[in-house]
This record gives sequence, C-alpha cells and structure tokens, in this order.
Amino acid sequence: MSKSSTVPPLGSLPVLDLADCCAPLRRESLDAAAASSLAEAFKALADPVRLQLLNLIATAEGGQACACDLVGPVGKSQPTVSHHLKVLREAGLVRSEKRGTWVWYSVVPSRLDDLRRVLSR
Amino acid sequence: MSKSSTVPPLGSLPVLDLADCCAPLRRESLDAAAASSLAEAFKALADPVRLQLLNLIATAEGGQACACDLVGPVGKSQPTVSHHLKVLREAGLVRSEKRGTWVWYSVVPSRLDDLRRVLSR
DNA sequence: ACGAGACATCGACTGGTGTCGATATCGACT
DNA sequence: AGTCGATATCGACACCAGTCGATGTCTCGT
Repeated sequence: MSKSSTVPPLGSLPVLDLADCCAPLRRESLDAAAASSLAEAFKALADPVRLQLLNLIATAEGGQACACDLVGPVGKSQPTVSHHLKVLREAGLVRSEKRGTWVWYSVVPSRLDDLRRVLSR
Repeated sequence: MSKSSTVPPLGSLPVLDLADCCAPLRRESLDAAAASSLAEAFKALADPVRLQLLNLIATAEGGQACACDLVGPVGKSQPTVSHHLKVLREAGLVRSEKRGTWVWYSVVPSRLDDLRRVLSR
C-alpha cells in the first residue's frame, strides 16, 4: 500500500537540543544558555490550545491524530491550529506525517520524558 | 525563637489549583478550563530568568536563598528579578519568608512534582 | 485539466510580557 | 527621629505571541 511509502523525512527536524540542558533543575547548576534552551521548550507547553492539541494527539486512537480532527475540538480557526501545531513540531514535542491529502500528528514521548526529568530532583 | 514566629501565612496563597488539571497529559482528556490552568503553571517556567532563579534557589545552601543573592547571578536589574520572583511565587513554585530586612525564597517541591506528573504517561 | 478539499503561509491587528528607572515601603541601626 | 539598605511597586516602553481572514500550495477525484 502507498500509505507507508508516502512517509517523508519529517521525523528528523532541527529541534533545539535538550541534551545540554536536561539536567535536573534541583541538582545541577543552570547557565544562561541552557536556561534559554529549556525555556523555549517550556514555552511550547505554556499555551492552553497547544496543551489541548497535545492531549488530543496523545490520547487519540493509535497514538496519532489527523489535523482535520483537531480544528473542531479546540474551537479555533484552521490557521491558528496549524500555527500551534507548527510550534509543537518545532519544539520536538510532536511529529508530523503527510499521507496524501491529510497530515497525521503523533507525540514524541522521549521529548516529554526529557522535560519531565528536568522537573525531578 | 523569633525565626519561626516571623513566618507569615505565605504558604497558603490563592494559587491556581492543579488538583483538577494534573492528570497525566497522555492519558486523561483535557478540557479548555483545565488546559488554561495548566498553561498558567507552565508559563511560569517558560522564561530563562525564572528558570535560573528557580535553579539558584533549589540548589542553594539549605534549600533557600536570599533575594539579595539572586540579583547578581542572573544579570538583570533588581526590579526585574523582583518581578520574576513574584511570578514564581504566584505560580506556587516558590515560597517567600521575610526575615528582617531580607526575604528568603525556597522551592515548593510538591508543586514541581505536580507538573512533572502531568508530563508522565 | 479542472475543481474541490486539506493544510500551510502571509499580513495585520491586538493583548500580553519582559525590562528598567524612578519611587514607595519596610526594617534595622545609630 | 533620621538615615541607610533591601525589596516591592509603578509607569512607560518595546517586543513578542495568539488570532483570524485571505491567499497559496499540494493532492485526490472526476
């Protein structure tokens, strides 16, 4: 089937690196550069619409959701939803996969795990 | 001793409630109200200066830091630092305790744990 | 090839937020 | 009382971010 063959290399994005800033906030010291990188990651979570989108994608059937099914539930316009999905994608929190006319989104669990680790002691 | 008697009821702040929105993002569904509440919490973490302040306080001797020792390291003006500390305090992430001329800040571990739990599956 | 639908991008507006200097408040010490 | 030092608040400014209508791009049917 053509479904799996139409997968573009959208999974390999130039995402901001958490490798140098994901040390636990309550143990390691944090310089300005690392703080900026971390803040960028948290900014992606600091919006109610993006949290709803992330939640909808994470709890969707099969762990992935079509963009067309995300516009209605959040009560925002299609361009606005598209914008927020872009922010989530550039933050490395979700992945997108184009299948014909539709684009399917799925969460990147390791990314959320990284942020979660920062909050631990 | 007067140290413990000078502790004002700063621990009981009208902080936004996480009780109704701290369900794991990847399991429970998230309505608009809960998403807004959660987003407010993450907004407090979405700034490099606040992350540095939080880190300085968390890793300070005895788990608490004097405000006077926080202005220098972050490279911002005193009003700016005071503003960010207020944001952290109103988000319930830190507690403040006035001792004479100085104000001492300490983290609220349970608060960070709540946010961490949201990121888990 | 053409039209329709899904999604992204653009341009513009607007509300929010980080920043700082000036100023106010509060406590300690003389 | 008066001064000094620490912190909070205020006012103003600049910049960023969320929002939407209009438009562009791409793909699938017909």
